[in-house]
Amino acid sequence: MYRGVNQINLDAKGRMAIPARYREKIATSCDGQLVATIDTEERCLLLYPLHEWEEIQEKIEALPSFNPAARRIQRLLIGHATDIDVDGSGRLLLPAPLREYAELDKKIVLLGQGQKFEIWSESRWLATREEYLQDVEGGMAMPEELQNLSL
Amino acid sequence: MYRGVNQINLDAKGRMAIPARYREKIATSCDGQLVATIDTEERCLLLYPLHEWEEIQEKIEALPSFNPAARRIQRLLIGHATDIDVDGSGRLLLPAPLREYAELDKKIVLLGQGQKFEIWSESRWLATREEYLQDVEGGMAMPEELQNLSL
DNA sequence: GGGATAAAGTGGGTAAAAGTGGGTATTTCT
DNA sequence: AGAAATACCCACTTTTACCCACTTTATCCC
Repeated sequence: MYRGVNQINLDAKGRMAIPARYREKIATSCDGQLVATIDTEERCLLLYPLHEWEEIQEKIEALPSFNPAARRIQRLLIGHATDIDVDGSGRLLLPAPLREYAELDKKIVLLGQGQKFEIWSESRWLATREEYLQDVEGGMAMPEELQNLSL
Repeated sequence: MYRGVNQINLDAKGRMAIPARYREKIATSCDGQLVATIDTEERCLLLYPLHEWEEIQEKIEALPSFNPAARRIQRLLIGHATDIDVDGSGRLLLPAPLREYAELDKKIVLLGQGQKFEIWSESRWLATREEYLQDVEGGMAMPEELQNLSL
């Protein structure tokens, strides 16, 4: 279960250091093998441990391929999915095409999201977060399960 | 069951001392392992014993992830949830991003709230409390369960 | 009530860990 | 084959966690 916000700097080569608190878990759960792809709803990246991703990919591949929406998802998600491994100093290199998609420059944010991580440009994340908070405040329609959730 | 208001000072490093009366319970119930996240309705933080939080996280993760409202809640709550442990002198370090969200400077307030705590900036807490008192005085609408409550 | 004693809270130094930068060798692509 | 990109490695800087010591508050007992 990954969670939490992390402010990270990309270096000149496009590498990001994985926060130390996640390293051990990543090393044991997937031997440092990760897969990054794009999020189709927001301009951010998704980062999965290898076998988590493989399960998802199987599901995506199983979608009816004559369905245009399914084809689109397959092309976007599987098409952008890139294998990545962690280097000796706990860093990983984000491929240029993915960096461009998410508009990542120096300052980025890594969000723990349960099984996976999300990677955002810091400015975009802050803006999106504000938007979300407004929506919550404004009483956005919520699914029933959510309304019954007691925090 | 935690309860009560506590005025606390953050030190220069962003650490807060846990009031002594809660320490033993925190030590036994979760071995000093806590999780802090943001409150989405108010600019304050929520502080849970680790396993309390894990139950909540499971419920949040189980929400349908194609539902936009659910995604938002996941990003806000899980995305900000940060593991924290109590140090040798009964203090905990609040991560900078969370301090910024709740606008915590030196003077803060820790509110016992049953299973969890809330952490407010003192000024914001006082203002919010006034607001609540005004609402009650002004005859704010109450749910039926509340009207039957005898204090 | 006041002093002594203990507990709680505060501040900050230091060693270790994490993060950062960049040089060089190797691979890949054209 | 040459150029570019990548992987690997090492060294430096910054941050964090841990520890110890001091100040303040509370408690107890006379």
